[in-house]
Amino acid sequence: MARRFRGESHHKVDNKGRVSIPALFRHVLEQGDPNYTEGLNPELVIVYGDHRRNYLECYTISAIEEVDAKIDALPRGSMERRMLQRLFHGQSFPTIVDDTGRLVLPAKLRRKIDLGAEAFFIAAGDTFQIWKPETYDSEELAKTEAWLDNLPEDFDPMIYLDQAGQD
Amino acid sequence: MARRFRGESHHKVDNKGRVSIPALFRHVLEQGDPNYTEGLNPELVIVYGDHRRNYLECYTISAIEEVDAKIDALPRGSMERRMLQRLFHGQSFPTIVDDTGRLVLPAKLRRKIDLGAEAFFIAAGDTFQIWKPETYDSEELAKTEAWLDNLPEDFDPMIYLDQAGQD
DNA sequence: TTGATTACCATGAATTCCCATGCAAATAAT
DNA sequence: ATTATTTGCATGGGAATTCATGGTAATCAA
Repeated sequence: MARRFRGESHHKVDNKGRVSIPALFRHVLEQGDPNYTEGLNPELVIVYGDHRRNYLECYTISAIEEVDAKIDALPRGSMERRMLQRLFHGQSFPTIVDDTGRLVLPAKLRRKIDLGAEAFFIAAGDTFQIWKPETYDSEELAKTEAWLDNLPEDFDPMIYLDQAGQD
Repeated sequence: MARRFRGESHHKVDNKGRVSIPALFRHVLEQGDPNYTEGLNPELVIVYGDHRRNYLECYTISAIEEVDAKIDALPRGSMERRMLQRLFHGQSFPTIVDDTGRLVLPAKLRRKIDLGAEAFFIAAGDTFQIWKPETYDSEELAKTEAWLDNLPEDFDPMIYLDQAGQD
């Protein structure tokens, strides 16, 4: 596994759709682009998916190549393969970081997640996500709060760590 | 199991957020970083978590990699995985010890635990924690003392040692 | 040519780098 | 033992760099 994204932050989106990528993420993008060399700008792939997805998911080049390889391994003509191809090949947008460390999100992508003047970036393993802050708060945070409310008062989610991998 | 952190101490925090790491902890950080070699500075990951957590938890690289591996083992899309990803990938900050053995805590992290000019470091197994001294005294100490007060006068906590692992 | 996209330049604030100092513990020398 | 010498540690200051953000000019597409 290549180096992981870590961290979260808010950034301004100007009316051209430009938005700074968190500096820490940029270094991971550089390392994850086999074609990257000092002085160049790293490429990446933004997967936006179908109407059910309300955030953008950003892949390094090597992460997306891993996905592509897995898709290639599926039987030609299978439904699974077709679905994944639509998602990762169709509903995605390859782009490049600009000289000042920004990403340009085309109007279409911004409209899709209803992005306004501010974007919320959050790491998720070997990808990172871009959310409209309000959506993130209401969907993601509210969802976990509700979930936690159904658990005992003194419950510590960390116990899942130790359960993992032993089932 | 890698070497463990041990001990507790207080250190000054200057207005750039710089704070010395207890020297004993530094050696553990070095040993816990697979990329560390003589002359380099060890990396680490600070997990700050959500609003419910009022201290910073510091992981060596190998400790955090263990966590990452466990998260990877959880089913994609599960609530458990999402929560742990948010905590360990999102609400965390990767950093590196500087040449003089200090850590730089960004304003955001200091604000989160309301850290002023002094920080309290305490070992906790394969991680160590950074607290605002006042918070630690009022929350943690009070908590364990209250707990101990409910036990018989001559109670010896060591008894728990032998219970461990037999449930 | 008109709106949109891309390249280039600008700036203030935050962060990192580099150097310096004062102690205290540890070691060596008389 | 007492004093000198070294080494590691905690802390501080200023210069240099990076980062986030904004603006304008050049290029492109219809």
